[in-house]
Amino acid sequence: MPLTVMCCSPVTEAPLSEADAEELARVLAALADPVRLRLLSLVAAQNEVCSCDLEAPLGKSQPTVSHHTKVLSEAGLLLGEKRGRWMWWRVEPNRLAAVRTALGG
Amino acid sequence: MPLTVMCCSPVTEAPLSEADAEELARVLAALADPVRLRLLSLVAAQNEVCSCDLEAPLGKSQPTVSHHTKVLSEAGLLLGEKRGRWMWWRVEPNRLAAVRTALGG
DNA sequence: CCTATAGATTGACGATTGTCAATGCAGTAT
DNA sequence: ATACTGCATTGACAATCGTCAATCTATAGG
Repeated sequence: MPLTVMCCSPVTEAPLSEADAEELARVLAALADPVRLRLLSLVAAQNEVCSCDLEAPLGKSQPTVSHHTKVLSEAGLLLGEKRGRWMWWRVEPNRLAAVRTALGG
Repeated sequence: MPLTVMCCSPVTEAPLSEADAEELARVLAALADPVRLRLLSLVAAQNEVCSCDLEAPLGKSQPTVSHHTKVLSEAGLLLGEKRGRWMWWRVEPNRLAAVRTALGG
């Protein structure tokens, strides 16, 4: 699901429709949490990160980390791949670029 | 209060500190609401907008509009000026640009 | 099989959020 | 002064959110 907001015109140029505003707000809400921002930056710094390597630097419990990775991946910002017992995460770079564009690129 | 996040390195390049993540999350939280996104785009579309001209297009009550303008201005995204009985709003364009940069410009 | 492990899910809790009715307050006009 | 107007503030409510303990699922190794 691409950001339809970005295909048209950014926030600064024309009034947003209710639907576009809802859509953009959903992605921004996924980003608007300090733990998720740090999680995202941790994954971006390395190329791929296993869930098990996120608990310590984030200082959060395993269910909490799992919750946040789910929110980010449902927002299209993170891509997960299960290999064996481990879950590997990497960022979806286009998604963040789309948010920047929608914000007035 | 400038975004210290943006002075250093965007989310995609290095792990965020807890303080930077908190700060960026606060601005993003102000943006992560459909009504506020539409409010912001309405103000951006015209140069200046009076509070009284926001209730109808947003379909929200006067206290609700007042609440949202407060949130946006406290986040540094909107600038308010009282002239007579009317409150005039305009966007602080640098702030949105800072958010874009912090998001991986 | 059985045990161990990485991660997801559930349920519960307090905290925060968006909304509006009611009220308060400052500025205008009569 | 009195009445009106535009906006802010308060208080209340339901809804959502972040967090963790407990539990469940799936995979790996004996």
